[in-house]
Amino acid sequence: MLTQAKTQSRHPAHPAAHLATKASPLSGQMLFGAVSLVGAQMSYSKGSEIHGEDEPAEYVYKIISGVARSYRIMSDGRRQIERFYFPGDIVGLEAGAAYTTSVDAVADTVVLLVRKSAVMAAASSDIQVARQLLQYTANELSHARTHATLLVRSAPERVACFLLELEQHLSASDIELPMTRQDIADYLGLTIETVSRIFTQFRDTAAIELPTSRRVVLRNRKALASLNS
Amino acid sequence: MLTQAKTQSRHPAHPAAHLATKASPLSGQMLFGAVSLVGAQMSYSKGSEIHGEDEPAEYVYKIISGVARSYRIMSDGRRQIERFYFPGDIVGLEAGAAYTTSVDAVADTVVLLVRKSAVMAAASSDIQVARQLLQYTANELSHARTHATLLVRSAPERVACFLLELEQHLSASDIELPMTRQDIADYLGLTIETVSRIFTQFRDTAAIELPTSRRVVLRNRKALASLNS
DNA sequence: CGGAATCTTGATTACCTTCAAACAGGGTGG
DNA sequence: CCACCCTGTTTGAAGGTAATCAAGATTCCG
Repeated sequence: MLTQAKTQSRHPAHPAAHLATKASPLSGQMLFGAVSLVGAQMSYSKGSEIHGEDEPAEYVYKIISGVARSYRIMSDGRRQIERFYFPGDIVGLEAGAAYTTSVDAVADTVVLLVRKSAVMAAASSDIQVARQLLQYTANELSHARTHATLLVRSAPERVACFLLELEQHLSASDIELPMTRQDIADYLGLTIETVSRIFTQFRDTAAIELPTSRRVVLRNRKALASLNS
Repeated sequence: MLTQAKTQSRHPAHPAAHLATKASPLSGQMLFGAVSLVGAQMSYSKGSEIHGEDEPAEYVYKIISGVARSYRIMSDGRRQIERFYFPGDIVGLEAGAAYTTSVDAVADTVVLLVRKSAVMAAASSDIQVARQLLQYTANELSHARTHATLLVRSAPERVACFLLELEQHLSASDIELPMTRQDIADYLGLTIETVSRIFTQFRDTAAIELPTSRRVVLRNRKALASLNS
């Protein structure tokens, strides 16, 4: 039942997500470990939905491998991506009764999941867990505000910020992009064409290399950073 | 010393902020009341700074009357207003060691202030306070995300959202604007001219009335809302 | 009344979007 | 192996929206 609910998506032909109920292999760090909860591991194939907007917020997820995106569909049909989740990131913890965004897998993704109620119960009795929960939410807030400052800037500035953010997160200047141009555009509030044009513009000014369309090597970090605050 | 530090601003001629150390007249609700802390009351005249960006986050403030704005100055000199604070709102609680924005008074404003360390200490011993703290941070996160979705929309949509948000907050369709057009522009990521043009455009289409430049009466809520998601 | 700040309006420009089409890569089936 | 298709990316041309530049109108206050 859980498996069904979680693995259906607009990619009907993908293999069923694999549910393996077992003790978390990654205990001892952050919330998942701290509360000594047993997490179920689950796989989502590229494009499948992890949770939908307005669904009851039943689970909290931790990305083990792969990448996910959190987004909202606006009334005009455009998709606004709020953030990308990478391995180690936790998804859905800030939700109230219901999730406020949809989250799906950008690439094949494995997550650990625990019931949100269990986390909340742990936070009620353990002040240390409560503190981590607050820290997590504060980090999300910080990211959301940074993102908002991004969206009022020029297109080249937005793309430069995005690349530097990614470099920071992956701690590598040789970046294998897991997301499409459309994902980047939706994250930055631009169109796919504009993103593409700015990539080639950065390549032409030797700020980056583009060995393939999905691989970016930062060459002139200073030129990119000069576009930032 | 506190009075000096808190009342200097780029409006050198304003009257000194008035510090009256006394028990909070508004106890019993939210964090300030819950932890039974004695708050100092303090007044800021229009334009004076409540706290600066990167300053150590020493105090938490609760707006008693007036309006404040939280903002960042970007490298190109533009000012990005993150949010406005109205009576009842709490300021600075989500900060880590240092504030991440500047906050100053849009109009003459009275706040209650308590040491952040006192609030954090209370949260460590009282799970109820910790929960309120988390709730507060989650609300700020929700607002930040809503704001981010605002910033990717068209100018008329942004202004309409702003007016409806204000109406919601003040629960009155007859809105006395405490902030300038420049404030609105900086909040919406637009220019003052664009904001002005859209106000008159809304007036010309009978969506709003503009008895004075600082007073807005919502007339056709549907027309405004149709611009939203 | 005079001066400063704020707001409005107009003309022009720049940036990004839209529309359109071609190109590239990757997998499948013949 | 190659033709084909599907998805994703790039590039070009034209158009629209909001910024910029500029000037005038209004409000507020001493």
